[in-house]
Amino acid sequence: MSARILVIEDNADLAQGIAYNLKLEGYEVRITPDGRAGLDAAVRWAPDLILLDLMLPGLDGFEVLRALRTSGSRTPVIILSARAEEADKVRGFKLDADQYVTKPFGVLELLERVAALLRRAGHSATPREETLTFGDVRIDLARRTVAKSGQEVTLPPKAYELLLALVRRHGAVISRHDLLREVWGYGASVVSRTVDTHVAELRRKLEDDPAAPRHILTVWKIGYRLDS
Amino acid sequence: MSARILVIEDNADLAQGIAYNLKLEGYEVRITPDGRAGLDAAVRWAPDLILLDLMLPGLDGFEVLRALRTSGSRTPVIILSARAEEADKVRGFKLDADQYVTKPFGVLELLERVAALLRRAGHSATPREETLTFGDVRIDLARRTVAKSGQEVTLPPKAYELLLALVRRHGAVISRHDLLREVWGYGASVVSRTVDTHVAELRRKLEDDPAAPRHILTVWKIGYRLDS
DNA sequence: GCAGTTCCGACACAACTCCGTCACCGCTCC
DNA sequence: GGAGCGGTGACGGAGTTGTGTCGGAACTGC
Repeated sequence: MSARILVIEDNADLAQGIAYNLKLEGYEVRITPDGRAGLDAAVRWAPDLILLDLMLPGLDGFEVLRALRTSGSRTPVIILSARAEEADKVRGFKLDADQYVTKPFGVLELLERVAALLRRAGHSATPREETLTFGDVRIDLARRTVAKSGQEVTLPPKAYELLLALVRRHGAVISRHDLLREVWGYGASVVSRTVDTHVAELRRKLEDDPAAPRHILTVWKIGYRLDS
Repeated sequence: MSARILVIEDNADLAQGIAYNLKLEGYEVRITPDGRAGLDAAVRWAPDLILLDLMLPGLDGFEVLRALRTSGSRTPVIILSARAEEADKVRGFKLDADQYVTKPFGVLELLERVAALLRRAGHSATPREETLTFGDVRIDLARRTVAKSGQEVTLPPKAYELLLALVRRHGAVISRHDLLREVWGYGASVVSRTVDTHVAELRRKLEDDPAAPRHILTVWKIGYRLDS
């Protein structure tokens, strides 16, 4: 049984993007463009988790969350906010949001948090596995560690997420642009060449011979591809 | 056989949360939303332990407790009080209650007290183990003490609970936010950096070389992880 | 009051991110 | 098959961000 996720977000573009990725992960997704409809869906549809934008037309995110909580709902909520200001964060926490993600955020980061929350809420039957492997590399999602032939390798956050993005679609070619969107997030102001830097780091730490990679491959003019 | 716990609490939100965590620990849980139903269940269902809110509609917590005791019941009771003043009242009551916990409380604290009371009442068949260990550190849950290579170490309450939170999910990465919710409780207005302070204390007292921790590890940008 | 504890702000430091530069590689076109 | 050109790899360092540490203020229990 797949978990149901409600996305309350007025930016249709963004909402669609998120929904697309969630569906890829096997979740059931519904989108509402404003607070009132969202609150309604939260009650009627009884989702297992809610992604909530703060900046909404009409009823804003704070009000939605408060209404939800005072009505006794314990549904886990992840707040998506454009404003990174501390005041907002505090308000969000005091309202018992379970997570707080500021835009721009990477899809992967969001997916990870969703999985984590659902796992804790008892929906351990999420489609995601606990460990991933390719070649002699093993990724432990819970521990957030990577090991090459048993030897633990420390990867900084960005490199780790990039690796996950590659592994998630291993075998397929992924463009720098896609990687940027998945890891750095929609609207991140980063040059696409930056991806190369982090790929280089991955190769340095995970390939036997970084100069002649056997797993993290370059696809000329297109992007990268991860081979087992 | 698992112990039976009765939760008398009118805030459905809170009651569900408590019940969820108790069930996770393997207890059998029943909830009643008011004093009269609670008293009724206390007699008929014969729980091994009662969690009792003071602010109840109709028959309040004091009256429930008094009725219970005058009827000769010796069932252990933990009082959940909203304010510190109420805690004082309970004290003045000269302890017909076995414990009192003031809101907001951490889940861990509550679980600890529940386990302790049941243990004392002879229900040692709680699902939880009596001691936990990692590295050369041993935690004695019953005595609430911690020893490093046989040498007893004194940890203040918050540090102790933080340690438990880490040990309970040892191996996995836990975010500061999660730690806050588990140890400090819902709606606690504490900055997440405070976690760092207490982690530092744990390292100082439990690591051979606090500057190069081998068990209580930092996961950059995410949180902490306890390794054996 | 006193000792112990909790919490936060300030600062220094460490880790990480990202881009510029340059060299080199592979494709394309003649 | 060689020249030209755009794409990629390698490297270093400036800037940013997150964490460790410390001291002290506020609070609590005794």
